[in-house]
Amino acid sequence: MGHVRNYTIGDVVARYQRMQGFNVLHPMGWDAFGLPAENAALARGLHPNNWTRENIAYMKAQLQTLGYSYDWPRELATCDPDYYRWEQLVFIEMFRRGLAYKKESPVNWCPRCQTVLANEQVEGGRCWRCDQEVHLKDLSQWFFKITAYAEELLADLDQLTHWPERVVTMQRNWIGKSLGAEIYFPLEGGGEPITVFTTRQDTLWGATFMSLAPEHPLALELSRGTPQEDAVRRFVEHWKATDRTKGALEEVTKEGVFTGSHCLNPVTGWQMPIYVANFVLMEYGAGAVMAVPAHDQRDFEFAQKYGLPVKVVIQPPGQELKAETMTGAYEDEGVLAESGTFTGLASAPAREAIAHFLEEQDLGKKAVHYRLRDWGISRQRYWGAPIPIIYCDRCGMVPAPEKDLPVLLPLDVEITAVGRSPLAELESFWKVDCPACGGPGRREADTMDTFVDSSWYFLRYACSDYRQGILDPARVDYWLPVDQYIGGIEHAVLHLLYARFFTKVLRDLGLVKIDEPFTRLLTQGMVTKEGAKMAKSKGNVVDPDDLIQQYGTDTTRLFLLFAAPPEKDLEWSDQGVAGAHRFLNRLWNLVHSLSPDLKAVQPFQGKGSDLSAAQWEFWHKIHRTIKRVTQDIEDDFHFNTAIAAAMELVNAFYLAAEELPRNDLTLSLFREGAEAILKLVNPMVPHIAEELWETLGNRQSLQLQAWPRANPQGLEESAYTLVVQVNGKVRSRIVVTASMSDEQIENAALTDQTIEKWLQGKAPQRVVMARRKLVNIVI
RNA sequence: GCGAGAGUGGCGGAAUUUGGCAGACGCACUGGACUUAGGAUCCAGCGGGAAUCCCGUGGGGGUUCGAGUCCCCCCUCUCGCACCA
Repeated sequence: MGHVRNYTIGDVVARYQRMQGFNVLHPMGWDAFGLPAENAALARGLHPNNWTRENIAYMKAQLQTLGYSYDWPRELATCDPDYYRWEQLVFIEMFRRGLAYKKESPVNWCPRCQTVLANEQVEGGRCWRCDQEVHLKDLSQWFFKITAYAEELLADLDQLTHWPERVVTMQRNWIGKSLGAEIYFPLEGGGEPITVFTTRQDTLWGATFMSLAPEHPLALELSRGTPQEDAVRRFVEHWKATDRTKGALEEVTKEGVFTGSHCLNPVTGWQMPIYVANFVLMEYGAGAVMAVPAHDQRDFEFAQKYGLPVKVVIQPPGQELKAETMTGAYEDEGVLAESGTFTGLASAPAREAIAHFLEEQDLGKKAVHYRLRDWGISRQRYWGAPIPIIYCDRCGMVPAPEKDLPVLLPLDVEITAVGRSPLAELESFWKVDCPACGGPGRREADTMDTFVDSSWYFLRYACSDYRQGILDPARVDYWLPVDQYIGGIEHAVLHLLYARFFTKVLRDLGLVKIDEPFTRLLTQGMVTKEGAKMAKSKGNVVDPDDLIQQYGTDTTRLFLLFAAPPEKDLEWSDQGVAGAHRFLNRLWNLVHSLSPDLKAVQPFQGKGSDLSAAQWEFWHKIHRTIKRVTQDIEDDFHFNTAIAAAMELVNAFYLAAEELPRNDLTLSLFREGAEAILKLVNPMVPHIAEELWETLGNRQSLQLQAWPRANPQGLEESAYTLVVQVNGKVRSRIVVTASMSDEQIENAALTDQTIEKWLQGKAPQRVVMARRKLVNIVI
C-alpha cells in the first residue's frame, strides 16, 4: 500500500500541473535487478528473469487499474540490456577517469544476502535489506570514487532549499566533513614519519603517545626485532580473528599493545611510545592517532590502563585542571597551557595559528577529512548488470570494447547460493579474448549494486528510446532537473546521495548540464496498520486489488490522500475508507440529482451584485473553495485539507440545493459550482470526476480543462462577521460591512447589546482592532 | 551522548506561515426519521464541568490587549548518527 500512496501523490501532482497548462513528464519504470528476484529464484526454482517479468506485468496491470496517468511509452526496466548497456558505458567512462577502481579492503559482508554492502547500506551494523548483522571481510572490490565529490555533495546541499531539512542534515552528517590538520611525527629510529589527522591540533603539546590501527602497515614493521614483536603479532592476529560485526565492536574494551618503538612529538620533542590500539580505525584519517589523554576520553582510558603520562594543555575557564586529580578527559575548549608560544590563546584561534605554524615549519599542514567512504559496488550475485571489465595477465584490467556492449547477463545459469557470482562458474560467460592483446582473458563475474541502476534512471526517462548514446542531450536539457521527486525517507543517504553523485559525474562527462537532479523532494510517510509498517512478514497487508474490487480506484486514492498529510505516516482504517466512499457517493448523487436541470444551463458569468444575499453566499463559497484547494495543493501538497475544503463545498451545495429558489440565476450558479468542484477533485478522483463531467453534458474531456481560478469578486466580502472580545474573551459577534471605518466598527462593538452588558457602564481603557478578524475591548 | 522533529477531543487530523473565534473536514459514538430490515440514506448532537459562565492544545514560568502559535526551563515520544581522532 506504501507504493500506491507514493504513486497516487505523484499522479495528483501530474494531473494538477497538466490542468495548469504544463507539459508534464510523468514516467514509470522498474528497478528490476536485485536480490528479491534472485532469492525467489532460489526458493521457488524460478528463473529471476521470469519471476521479474511476471511481477512487472502484474504491477503494471495494477497501476493501470489505479488510473495513473503515466507516460507509458517511456517505460524502462533496469534489467533490460537496452538500459544497462548504457550503464556499463558510464562505468567504463568512470573507469577511464579513475572514478571506478578496484582495491582490496575490509568490506561489509552480509551473510544472509551473501554479498558485500556499501557503507550506506549498513544501518546500525545491520543489512538494510534483511536486517542481518554485517561482518567485515577482506575482499578485492570495485569502488566508485564518490569521495572525489565529497566537497561538492556537501556544498550543494545548500541549493536544495526545497528538500526536507532532515534529509539535508542526514546527508551532511553522513558526508561528515572535519577541518583539522595533518601532523608528521618523526620516528625515533628514522625513516618515514607517521602521519596523523586531528581536529584538535590545539592539544598537540599534550600528545604523550601514539596509537595505530591494527591494520596500519607500520604496526608490525615497528615491532620487528624488538621484544614486543610476538606480542604485536598476536594482538594483530587476534584482532583479525575477532568477530567484527559492527554490533560486537561497540562492546569491545579499549585494548592495545606497545610496538617497542617510539616517535617524537614534533613540538615538544618528547619520546612518545607507539601503541597498536583496537579502537583506531584504519579507514578514517591516516589510521593513526596522536593520543592526548588529558583531552580525549578514549586516550584517557587507554592511558590509565597502560600507565601512560597525562599532560594538561587546555585549561577550562575558571578552574585549573591537574593531571593527577582528573577522573576523565576534558574535551571542551579552553585556554592553552604549557604550549610554547601558543600558551594563553583560546582553543579556536590556537587551532588556526598552530596549523599555520606547522605548515611553516614543514611539520604538518591544514587538512580536511570526510567520513564519507568510496562506494563499494561489486555484488557477488547473479541478478544484476555485469561489470564490463576483462582481466588479462598481460594487460591487466581492460574495459570491454564499446562496440561489444552490452556485456549481456546470460540467462542460462544455474543459481546456487555460494557467496560468489554464478557467472564465475559459467565458462561461456567469463572466457573471452583480451580486447587489447588478443590473449586469454577473463570477465569480471561480479555484478553491479542495484543502487547503480537507480542512480540515473530519471535521466534516461527523458529519452528512453535513444540509441546513439547514454543520454540525448537535447531532451535531457529540456526536461531535467526533476521538478518534483517523491520517495521514502529510507533513501535519505542511499539512493538520494548516489543519484546526486551520478548527476555530477554525468555532468562532468558532458552529458547533462545540471548540478542537482531533484529540485523538490517530498518524503512521504509509511502506511501503517496496528501501528506497524505494512509488511508481508507482519501479516498486516491490505491488498490494493481487494480494495479496488470492493470500493473502486477513486475511493482508494481518496482515502490515501485524505487520511494524513503526505509526509506523515498514515494509519490504515477500514472505516476511513468507507468514509471516503461515502463522500464520493454524496458527490455522485448531488450531480446526478441536479444534472437534468443543469444540462441546458451556462455557468454563472455575472457580477456579485446580481445575486441575492443567499445566492452570493453560495457563490462566495465556490470561489473560496477554489482558492483553498489551489493553495493547499500548491503550497505543501496538503491534499487532506484540500479534500476537506471540497467536502465543505459539497455540504454547502446540499444546503443550497434545498434552500435557494430554483430560478435561472440559481441554476447557473449550480452549474458553475458543479463544474468547479469536478475540476478541483479531478486530480484526486479522476474516474468519477470525468464520469460526472460527462453527466453534465460536457463533450470535451475533463482532463483537458483548465484549472479553475477564483474570481476576485467572489472572494470579496461586502459584509462579514467580526468577533468582539472583552479582555481577550469572546463575548459577541457583530456583522460589519467592508466600507465601515474603524471608528464605526468600534462604535458598533461598544453599542452591541451583549457587550454593553459586559461593560457595565465602564469606559474601555483601550480598544484593539485586528483588521477583518476581531475587536478586543480592554476594561 | 550528539543532532533533528513532534506532543491538540475517543481516533485521524485542522488552525502554527503572518499571535486574533481552538477542534475545520472525516471516523467512531449517541438520539431521531425513513424502513419488513439496516452495517444504506437523511436530520440532530458530540472537549470537560457547571446552566448562558468557568476550565481546556505535555508540565511550569514569561512577553502581550490577546499565546496551540513567540521566549526561557522541564517532561515524554519518534527518527537519524554514534569509538570519525
